[in-house]
Amino acid sequence: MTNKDIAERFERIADLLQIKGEVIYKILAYRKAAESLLGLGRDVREVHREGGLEAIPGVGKAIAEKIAELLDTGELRFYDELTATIPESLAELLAIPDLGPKKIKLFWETLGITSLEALESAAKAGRLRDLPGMGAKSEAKLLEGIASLARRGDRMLLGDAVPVARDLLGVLRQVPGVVDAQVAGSLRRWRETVGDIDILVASRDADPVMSAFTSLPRVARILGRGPVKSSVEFVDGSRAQVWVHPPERFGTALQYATGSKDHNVRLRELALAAGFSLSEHALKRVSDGTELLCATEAEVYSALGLPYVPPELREDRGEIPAAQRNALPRRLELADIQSSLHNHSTWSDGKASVLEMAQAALARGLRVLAITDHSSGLGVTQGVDAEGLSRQRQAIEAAQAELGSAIRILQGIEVEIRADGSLDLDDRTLAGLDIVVASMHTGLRQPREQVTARMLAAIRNPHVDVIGHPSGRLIQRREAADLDLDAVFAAAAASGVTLEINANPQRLDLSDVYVRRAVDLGIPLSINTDAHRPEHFDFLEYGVATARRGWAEAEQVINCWPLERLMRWLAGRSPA
DNA sequence: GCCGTTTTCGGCCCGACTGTTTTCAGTCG
Repeated sequence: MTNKDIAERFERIADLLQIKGEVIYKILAYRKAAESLLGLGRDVREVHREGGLEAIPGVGKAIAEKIAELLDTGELRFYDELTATIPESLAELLAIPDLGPKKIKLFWETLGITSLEALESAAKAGRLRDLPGMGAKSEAKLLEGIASLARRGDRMLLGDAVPVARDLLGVLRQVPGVVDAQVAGSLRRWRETVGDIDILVASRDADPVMSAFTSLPRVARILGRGPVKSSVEFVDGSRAQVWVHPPERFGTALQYATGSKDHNVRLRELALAAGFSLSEHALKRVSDGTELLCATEAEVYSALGLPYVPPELREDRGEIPAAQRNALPRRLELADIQSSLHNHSTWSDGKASVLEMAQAALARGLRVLAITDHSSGLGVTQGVDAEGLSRQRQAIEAAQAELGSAIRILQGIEVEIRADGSLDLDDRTLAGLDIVVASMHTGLRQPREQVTARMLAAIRNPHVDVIGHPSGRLIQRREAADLDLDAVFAAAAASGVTLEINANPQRLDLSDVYVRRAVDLGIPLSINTDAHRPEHFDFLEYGVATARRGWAEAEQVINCWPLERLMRWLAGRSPA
């Protein structure tokens, strides 16, 4: 039973308690505990073994006991008793937009509805409209909600949402009267997936903004349109919403809309302690109701005695106490990145030559590029073997000669960690390369002991410099391998190998919470695009954002080191 | 159900929008 399994169970409990009508704070406690487990960065099984469950934020005696029961027995009596009184299937109805716990309870108690199908047919038969608080419009809206649930897929990947959001910003900034437009919400925090696209506009005249937004060609339906806020569904089923605030209140508004919810709750507590009520409109002095307006977010934080907290840290993972101690991480910038150390070319499954890849990297300001094609053992790609590597060396030297000193091209390999834990190339071949990335592409579903042992063997191989996409996950498509990450991190810390932050938006692996753990343990990190074609170098910003979310600073990221330091480090790792 | 430089008890953020309301409830973020 993993952190994620337990978090899902607690979310389910919260859903059912909400429908049951339990006090909201008990429900929030379960949600907080679930969130906390997902952000823990440690295996909860390990924490339980150490007896430290109650030290987890948001976990007290009662929830700690439930975690322990789940881990020890795989069962939870509390959950069984709960589902004996309230049908488990009701929780799924909460996914329907604009349908909440109160209505679900109403439908269940008056009409015995416990499933989506039953709810849909009742609405179609007009049996809901006469219930208290309902009407013909609510009934139609509910049917629309059910239809949209069927249309809507998973949350959007960050990498899919960013280009759309930039598009929207471009349009909205052209609207007359608009002073500024910014992305907000989880997108601005660079979360790996986003539920919808939130945009905040600074203008005195909201109406033209709303019109421009709701009449975009990609809008399939308008979900709501008020004087200062509108939301729409796009033709692909994704959603976006826009708020408009006057420029002098843009700071509080942007801060509010960026979240996270938990971060905002903390901030509001802090404001209250200082005698202010904080809303998206202003900081309002409680004593006399006077408003303190903030045009920028920095003013909001400053008014509360804090340095500016960058959006990617606003997850209530200790950033506010750190800000109070003036101990926030120094922000990693895209411009700090000098190199990409895991990339492909036509020597394996890449789509561009060494020279084309180097030119593309150079065009994006990189000073060092490692070509690390797959080793031949990975059956799905045309990999390189020891003999191929010597021919590839000539191609790299030719490209280097062509580009001169503007960029340094390193020869490396992405060597396969085989199913038996050995590497796909012998030590002598690896020793002859500038850099070695070791990755797993197969056998990711092996049992925990086996897959962990493979990983540990690769980490301890003195020729290996980077562990590529360590968990092997593909966001929303493939679960991470069942690695014992405590063991993996301990071995990495001991060996000095770097763990990769793979910047491909389908991977983002290590993920933010594990970056944070690596940072705490002092494990060096490597942010790489894993580019298979020139435009993939643009992934770098996602890797940087993930590193920031994990509180990484430039010093710990080897891609930020100048060439000389990087080469010294590489030379020092591989035994002569 | 959690938590504590006002508290081990009594708090726990605040407003927009919609639809049903004649003053508000439900949902969302």
